[in-house]
Amino acid sequence: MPARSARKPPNAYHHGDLRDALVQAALAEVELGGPEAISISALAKKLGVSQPAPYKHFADRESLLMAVTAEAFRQFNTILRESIGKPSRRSKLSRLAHATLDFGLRRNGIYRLMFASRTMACAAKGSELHAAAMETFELLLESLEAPAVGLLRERSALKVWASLHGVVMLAEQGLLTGQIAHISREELVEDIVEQTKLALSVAIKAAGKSNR
Amino acid sequence: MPARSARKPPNAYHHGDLRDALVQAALAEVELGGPEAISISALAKKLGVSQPAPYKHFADRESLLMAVTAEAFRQFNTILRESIGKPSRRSKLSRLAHATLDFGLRRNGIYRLMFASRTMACAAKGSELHAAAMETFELLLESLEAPAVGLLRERSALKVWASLHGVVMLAEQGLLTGQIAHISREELVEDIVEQTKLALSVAIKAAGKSNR
DNA sequence: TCTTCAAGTTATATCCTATTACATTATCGA
DNA sequence: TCGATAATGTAATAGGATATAACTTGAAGA
Repeated sequence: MPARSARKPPNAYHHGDLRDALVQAALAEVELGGPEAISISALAKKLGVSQPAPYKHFADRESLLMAVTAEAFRQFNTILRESIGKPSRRSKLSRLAHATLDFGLRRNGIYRLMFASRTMACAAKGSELHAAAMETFELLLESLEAPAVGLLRERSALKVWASLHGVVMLAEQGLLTGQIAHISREELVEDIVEQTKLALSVAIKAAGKSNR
Repeated sequence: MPARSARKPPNAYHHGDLRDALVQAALAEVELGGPEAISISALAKKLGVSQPAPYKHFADRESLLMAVTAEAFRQFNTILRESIGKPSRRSKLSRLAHATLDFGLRRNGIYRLMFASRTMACAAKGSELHAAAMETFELLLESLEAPAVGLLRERSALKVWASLHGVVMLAEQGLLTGQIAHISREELVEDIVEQTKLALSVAIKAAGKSNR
């Protein structure tokens, strides 16, 4: 019995929902082995269709990866939105930061697809993918509760983003070790959060003075 | 006439320096197209040897990539060392930070090989590669001129490293744009440097007080 | 109903990694 | 200096991947 989406009645010839099935299967594959692990033909075999069947839905491997990346961003953004949404005594920024670290490490294959593969770099500026990444950035902006506005706020958000991204990548590369002591990732993230708040408050104070 | 290293006299059968030639050619290839661009057979053709010849020097593609990564680290560390070595009115940290950004963007394929590919993540803890990365970290430590010591210094270095790494990656992914204004990479790096110094001085002051 | 088109199929070309068995040169000890 | 052996090539081949071309099937509307 060929594996097949259950939404449509069994059908000898047509899969019925191959496009979506491909994206889901690819996402699972990427989660395990990263972007380089996905193989069109392996996916086709797994889904019980012929090897060239996927090409009816995606022009090439890269197109499939783009669709998978878009889905990945949807999930990531949902998690971030939830993290800053639910009530907590910790700050929004702290919750978002830890959620990012958690996602980046636990679902590292997918994280790498989003932020460390050629796929995103090739995404055009107005594309669906770019828009999804911008949504991530907006969530980051939202998590900065301090009364910073405009450029100051954006700059702060970019710095946090870069830091968090760096921590995830370095951790995953096994480079998050000092010589003296093994430094905890969570501690480092909390440190980054605090440093960001400090820098932001100093910058706001400075801006206030220059305005007076 | 087959392309061949000029160090040894022309020889119909043996290349003479294939191992090194492979590493160099691969490095050039990676610089242009990133880690995924290198193909053993393409390199063999380019160097005028048979397709399986490289396998006499490297067990598989991954082994070649490791050797290339090691060479890349050598070059990167040399550049960092020079950046903090030469006299300048700017701080060592600032110079190292900008050198990192410059390398990360101008030689992005190589940078990705070092910090965003499976290769490093697979490197064992005592390996040549891990040691090379640790040397990078030591240069970072050295660039922190403030009188921080021990864990505080290491933590600071890790944060800077993560931030710089994040900036390079985000920039290369085309994600370094706010909604309000396009933020300059150089500005952002300088901002990170200043923020690091600020956080470090605050932390040192706090540590001093708690010691008294 | 019949035509048309989306979504499958088989067959095939090309590229890549990797292995095996064989050929050639370099090196080093007797 | 000769000869054994190791190092470094080659040719042949297997196997897997992407991608295209030409054909087939079935669903859905005119």
